[in-house]
Amino acid sequence: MGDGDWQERLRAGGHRLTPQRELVLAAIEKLEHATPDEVYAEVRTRSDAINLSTVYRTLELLDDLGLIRHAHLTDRAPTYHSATGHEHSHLVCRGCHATISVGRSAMEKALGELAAGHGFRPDYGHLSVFGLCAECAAAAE
Amino acid sequence: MGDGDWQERLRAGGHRLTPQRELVLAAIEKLEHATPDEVYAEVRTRSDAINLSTVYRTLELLDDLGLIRHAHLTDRAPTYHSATGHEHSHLVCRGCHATISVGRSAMEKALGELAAGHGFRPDYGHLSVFGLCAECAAAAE
DNA sequence: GTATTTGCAAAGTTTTTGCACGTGG
DNA sequence: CCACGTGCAAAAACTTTGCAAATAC
Repeated sequence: MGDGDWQERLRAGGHRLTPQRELVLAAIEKLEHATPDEVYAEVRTRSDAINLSTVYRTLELLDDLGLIRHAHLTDRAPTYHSATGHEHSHLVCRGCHATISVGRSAMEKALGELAAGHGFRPDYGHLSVFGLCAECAAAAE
Repeated sequence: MGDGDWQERLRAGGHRLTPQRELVLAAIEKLEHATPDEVYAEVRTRSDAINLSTVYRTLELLDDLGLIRHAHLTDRAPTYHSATGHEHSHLVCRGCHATISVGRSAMEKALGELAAGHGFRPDYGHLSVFGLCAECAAAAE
């Protein structure tokens, strides 16, 4: 996805290009993974010109437009991340909350056949595999 | 997991065997997949002797003990299910919310190598892969 | 100019917590 | 008995909504 493409995507849907939308998108790009609250906090450090409601509304819009994606890395609060970088899945440790990113191609190679057998097309960018990392698994024994 | 084993599991952790815990467990077994609210509603049809707080507390306890598990089939509200049946993962369609169950062994065969390469032990019973089923994928084209 | 977007405040939903009473072992 | 568990009500955490004012185009 090209730079500045987000501006066209907004316009294509009849949406307007506002500072708030630009700030939220920039925050997501910077934070990589963030809850709505964290996005709000990040934007606030740069400007007062935003409200938490707007963050929610903007995240929803950007998600609909495919400019960002969200996954559930914890049991509560969705985590948003950029869709402009390469698509990736997450391995999330229940013990220490470490998250390991796995490139789309590796995950697709693993899951593709199984999914295809069910006629299913996985959304790899949304996928979180919960479990235990090596250290926490060892500690749990 | 044997029948009545749940009673021993409770006791082993120094927990007591209460009617509420039995009711919640029975509701999960019956409903197969249920949010805390749904569990509460089901239990209420059988008895007034429970409170929503207790449902939350009990679900958490049973989950800790491994008697039930929870997954995130929708963006909101965790869904609990029995851990006494065979462990399975879910393919969840974003379009029509259909859920396809995939046995643990099939999923493990697909993901095992990738996960092991990261020293990661997936919790297959918790895994939900979001995406589009065949029909919704076709409709989206 | 005007339709969209925002800020604000209020309400909605879901989940957690404190504490006195009840109860299983 | 008495430590653990429950009910109740209140609070906390998170998200959505209505409406008037502001603003992108």
